[in-house]
Amino acid sequence: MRARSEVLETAILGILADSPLHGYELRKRLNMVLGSFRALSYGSLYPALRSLEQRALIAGTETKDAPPQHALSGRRSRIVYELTAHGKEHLQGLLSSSGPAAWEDESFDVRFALFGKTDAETRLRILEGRRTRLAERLEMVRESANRTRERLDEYTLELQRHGLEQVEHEVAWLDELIDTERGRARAPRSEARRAPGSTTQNEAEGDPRPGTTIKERG
Amino acid sequence: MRARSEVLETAILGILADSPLHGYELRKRLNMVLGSFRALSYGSLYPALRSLEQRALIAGTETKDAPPQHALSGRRSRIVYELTAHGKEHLQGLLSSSGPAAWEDESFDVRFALFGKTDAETRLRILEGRRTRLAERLEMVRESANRTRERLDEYTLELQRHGLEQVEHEVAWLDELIDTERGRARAPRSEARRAPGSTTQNEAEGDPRPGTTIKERG
DNA sequence: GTTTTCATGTAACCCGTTACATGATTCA
DNA sequence: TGAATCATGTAACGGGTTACATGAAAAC
Repeated sequence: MRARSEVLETAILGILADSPLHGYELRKRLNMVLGSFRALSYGSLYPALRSLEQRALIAGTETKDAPPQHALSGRRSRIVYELTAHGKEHLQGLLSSSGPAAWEDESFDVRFALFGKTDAETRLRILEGRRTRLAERLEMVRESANRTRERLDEYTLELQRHGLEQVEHEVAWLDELIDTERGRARAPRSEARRAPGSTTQNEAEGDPRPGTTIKERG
Repeated sequence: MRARSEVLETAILGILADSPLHGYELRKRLNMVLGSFRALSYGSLYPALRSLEQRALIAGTETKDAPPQHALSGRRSRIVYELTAHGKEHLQGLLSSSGPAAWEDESFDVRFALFGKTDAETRLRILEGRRTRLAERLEMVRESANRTRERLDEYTLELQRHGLEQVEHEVAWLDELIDTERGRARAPRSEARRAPGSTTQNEAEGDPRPGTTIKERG
């Protein structure tokens, strides 16, 4: 049995928690959740499913093509996986953790996609953790940029500028989300006040000087 | 001798083309160029250098700590690498290519950082190739979003929306760069009209409906 | 009738990181 | 004196992809 990647397993368990699925269908949902629209290969998925089954976190049932009435249900034999009791427990454990492993690049998207099954405090801690992480990154890059700006050519400079802009944009996004989550925490009776990130009139005026745009928080 | 990754090798050759360097210093420059501010490990760098040397694309000279005058030059023995004639040739070949290998996620940043050594037609083809690539991606995601929107929960939806926004932003960036490059092609006498991506008053009014913001091009 | 989509799986490979080993030099 | 930085390297591992094998049903 090969390596097991916590982020992939979390995604699988999280999706199967909603409804039992077979591998082929599971993969499509996975691609929505596993950031950046990349396509997970079967060469990764099926071994992962087997590993989870061997550890009794999920249970597979082969549906032997039982045609109930007439047509439209044919297909070939699929293996539908669902969470075991042990698996549900394990998932709860994963979802309640909020350490660095939750807000790093590789895992944040998956954890965010499963926010619907995550309690409010954990959500907030993950969002704040990621924000701090990105702010640190900005700090580092800006610093090194100040030291090396002169001897970099036009294009490298532009690449750097664009990279910073992307990160700044994500920080602004996180700020909105954090505000929304805090609002929910204070007034939990009214549900869905507004979509978490729908653009407000936020920073519409030009040229916010880098370094003052992002203020520390949390 | 282990695998050789074209993108890493291109980056190394590109940097060494500017000035000979030893591994430790090379790594720092590499981190500027190799997108996303990630830090390349020595476990990748040194084997790559050895591989390049064995193929006679670079040549290493061990500087045996020759203190020229008094102090300030001590340090320990470093190996300074520089391009061979063969290496320069090889790099030219890499830089003049503009296939999918140039505009994919993993390689685009490196190729862009080396635009200073790339001829104008190739630059334009790479930018347009990447733009088309991203536009395809947008198309695909929007389509699948339309099919599955209803049964996705709030957070997954928000993640998707943010992902689209990021890609749209990169497309807008590419559009500006393409305009700049075309301007340069038409009027090559005046150099550096403006920094390639310095923000114009572009899309300052709110809520451009997705789908109309990005128009086909090239 | 052939191409596309559904469906499951394996073995080989790729390209990176982590952890370790080693040692000199500079800075607090 | 002890920590940080400079400098080079190797072995083991990790977590993915590619390419292959197989086959049935649906769509064109």
